[in-house]
Amino acid sequence: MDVSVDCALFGFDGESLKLLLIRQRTESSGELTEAALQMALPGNLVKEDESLDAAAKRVLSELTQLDDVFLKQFHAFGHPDRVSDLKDQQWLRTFREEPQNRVMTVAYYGLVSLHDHTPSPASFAGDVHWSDVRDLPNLAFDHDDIASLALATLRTELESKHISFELLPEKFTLRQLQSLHEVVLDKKLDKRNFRKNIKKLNHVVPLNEKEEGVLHKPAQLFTYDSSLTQP
Amino acid sequence: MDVSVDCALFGFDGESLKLLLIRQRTESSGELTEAALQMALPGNLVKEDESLDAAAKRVLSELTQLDDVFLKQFHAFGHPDRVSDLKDQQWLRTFREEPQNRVMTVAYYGLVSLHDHTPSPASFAGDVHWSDVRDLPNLAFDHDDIASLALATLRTELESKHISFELLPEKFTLRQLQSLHEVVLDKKLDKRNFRKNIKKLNHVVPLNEKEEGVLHKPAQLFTYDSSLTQP
DNA sequence: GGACTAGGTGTCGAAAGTACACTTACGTGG
DNA sequence: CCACGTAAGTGTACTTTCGACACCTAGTCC
Repeated sequence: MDVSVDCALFGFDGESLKLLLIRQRTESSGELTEAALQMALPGNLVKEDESLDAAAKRVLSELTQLDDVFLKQFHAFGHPDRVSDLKDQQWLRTFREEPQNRVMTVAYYGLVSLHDHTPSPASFAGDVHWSDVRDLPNLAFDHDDIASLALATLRTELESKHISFELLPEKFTLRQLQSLHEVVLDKKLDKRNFRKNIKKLNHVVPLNEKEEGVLHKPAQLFTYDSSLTQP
Repeated sequence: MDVSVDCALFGFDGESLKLLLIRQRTESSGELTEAALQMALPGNLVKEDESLDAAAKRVLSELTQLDDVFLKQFHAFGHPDRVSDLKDQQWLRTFREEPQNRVMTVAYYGLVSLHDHTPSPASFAGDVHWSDVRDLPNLAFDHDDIASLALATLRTELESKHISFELLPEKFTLRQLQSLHEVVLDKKLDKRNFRKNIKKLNHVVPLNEKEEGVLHKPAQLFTYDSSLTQP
């Protein structure tokens, strides 16, 4: 059985939550019908001497030139027929040595700020783009399932695991942090109550700096100190 | 790469939380030194046409004769050397066709009541026994890691996911439910507050039955109605 | 300097959580 | 049959957390 990793990489731009998708395409894909070319999560086979975590890191780095991305395994998908669909087989045949092999995949979700890091996703691997999570297209393989479980996992882990900061620039305002929570949890939050809660967390530290270039009262900047994770 | 499933099967007997372990042994294991025979979690390779969930179910059924056990995937372990230790290789050579192959494993935790169901664990597969989770021996492969993550996962999911009942007999007393929580969470709980909380959950339904044969005031029996999972 | 914009702040009532002690029902044994 | 031992079962007062809610401030633009 082959083993792959797939990455559901989320990005936040201050407004909305995006998911990184690749459009299936290879040198020889001209022979395929348009309909057979779907979008998919970035993923690839695990190498023989590589741990799962290392494979996820490598695959993502190959596709986005991003290193040091927060990545977390969240589920393994192993239905025997998960790559057997005709469309998926057509695509796999264009580049994989044994496309008919069963493939199980270990799925990771990843978090990145679309401000700080500028992924260069238009890589050799095909078209890449950030798709709003509220409006995802149908994906290849079982990637619809993977993406929706990734989002569900992000929802539950956002509050409990102090991972919000991975989606924000190094210096961020409380409004950005709140927008992020609102987008991920898909509900409005009360500004005062939200700030009350944040101020209890001593790993969110205020800086002696303010926002610049905004057409209103500039907000104080905060940063995240991972050495103070215990409140 | 080979793919296996491993099961951390927890059992509760009203007093303490147990983990099912097998002692490595095969027909030809006489040739091995005693030291090379460690305890391990039940697990085996996934078959070519079998989903991961089905494999976990099958492996567990083969080892315990138990069906309809609550089983949940919680993590994949894929370090390239996780079965390369000398002791582990010695044991794998006694029964596996290609023992030197890299094996990644998808780990499941399982829950069972030691009252209702009597697993018949003394099967062909080797000695089997229930070990108290507070006093686990060293395990083969990376099963120490798997077991401790299984326990950590059980701790966090016990409260949020309504899974306590999988560890209890069909009819149970509130005292049993409380003991279970105390053992898993490893802390004392207040009886009155605990009962107050349980009574909010409308899927814990009182029966018109009492405990029998106890030398004190008999407790009311409750059962779990999974159709009322939403409070 | 006036208009526009988002930043920043406190209070009060409701709900949930926590600590705590006595009476009750059954089985046992004298 | 009664006294004892055992765990079951129950309510209240206090503390903490949660949720709703409105106004002034600091900056930019014209």
